[in-house]
Amino acid sequence: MTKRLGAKLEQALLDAAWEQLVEQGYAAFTMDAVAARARTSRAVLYRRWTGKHALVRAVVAHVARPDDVEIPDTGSLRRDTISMMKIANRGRLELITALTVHLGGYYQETGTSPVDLRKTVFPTRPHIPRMLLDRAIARGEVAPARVSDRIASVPYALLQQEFFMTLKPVSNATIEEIVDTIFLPLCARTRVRGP
Amino acid sequence: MTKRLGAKLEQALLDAAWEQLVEQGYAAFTMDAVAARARTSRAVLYRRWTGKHALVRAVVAHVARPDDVEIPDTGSLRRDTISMMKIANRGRLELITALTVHLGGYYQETGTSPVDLRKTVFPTRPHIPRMLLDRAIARGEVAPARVSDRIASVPYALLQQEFFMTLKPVSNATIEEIVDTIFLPLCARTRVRGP
DNA sequence: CCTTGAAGATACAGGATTGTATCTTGAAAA
DNA sequence: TTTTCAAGATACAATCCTGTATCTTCAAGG
Repeated sequence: MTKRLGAKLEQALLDAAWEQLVEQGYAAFTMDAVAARARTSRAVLYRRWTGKHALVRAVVAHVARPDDVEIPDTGSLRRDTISMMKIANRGRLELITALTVHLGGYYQETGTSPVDLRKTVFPTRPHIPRMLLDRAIARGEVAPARVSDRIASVPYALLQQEFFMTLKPVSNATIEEIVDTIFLPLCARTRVRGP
Repeated sequence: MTKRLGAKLEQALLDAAWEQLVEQGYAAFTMDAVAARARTSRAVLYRRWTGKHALVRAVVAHVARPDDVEIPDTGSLRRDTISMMKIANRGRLELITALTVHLGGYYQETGTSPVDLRKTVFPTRPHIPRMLLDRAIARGEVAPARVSDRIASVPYALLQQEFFMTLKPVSNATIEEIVDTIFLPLCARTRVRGP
């Protein structure tokens, strides 16, 4: 029996936990099932996390590491936003599904909400849509007045709704339609230059 | 000890089951908890349904009865939309949340998907946002050009996202903010009269 | 090579849930 | 009033999960 130690083992544990959550859901997300999937025993889990709730937070933080999100900087708000939406569409949908569909039980048991989990996992994460907009403002592409955080998050709200309707990745055509017919008009209303 | 019989008892059982699901989530949706909330015993439940999964389907069917949704007609797109959002916020969001957030465990256990259940719950109903917009167009309040179905559904996408993040009813102030800073500007861009 | 500490395996009590069985009680119909 | 059958109240074994404790085994640092 070959042993895994330290960080290497921890990676395997978190990977196994994530697979278990995605494939079997929160109801089957037991310490026993996670340990079995990682081919180890519950004791190893309890040495690292106090229980299921702490493990959930660790798993979400593990798979949602912001390091692997590259923030596009194309010089135009349209291309920035489309790029960011495509990245979210490709890579984050599994995470969003887990946070919403699979973790209902977690929220009930802990009395928390997805916002709370997000705060716990990303204490100081920058608001990326806000960043993209601020860069557009700095370029003089958009006027700062009345471009609220709510407007900044509109494309992602629509992307998410689209995803929940189809449960499949959203097409690039739909992404561009959202940006061109919804988001940019909302920003263009306060454009510095333009019609 | 006063007894309830037949249909009257069944209503009480399904009401209790729905309350239990909404308030405590699927993880706490046990036959015992439902029976206790209905002030009866598990045997009564097992006489009617074979188990938890059958009870879930019965509850969803029970709550999703074709209750006539009052479609507001106030003479203004703003008031129509705000009224409709408040109605959705009060009545339908609870159901949507149950179908998506709370029932993740059900989908895993039964191997079904949210769309399967949604089809049963919402058979074919009119696209209410589209109706509100068409009436505004008929009044000459909004120009027909470029007011797409996607724009019509934007307020509800934002409402839904807001709800999913907090798992609580959305405030009226937020509803009005969505309408005034997002939806109406999108429509006003093609207004017949006005700035 | 030897020591150390964690990995890995196993056992255990406690608690919760399931599904069934059994019994008494009471509401409704004959 | 009497009969009937479901409601209601237990009780039960079986199963699962939790959290802890104990023991052996192995990888890494000294």
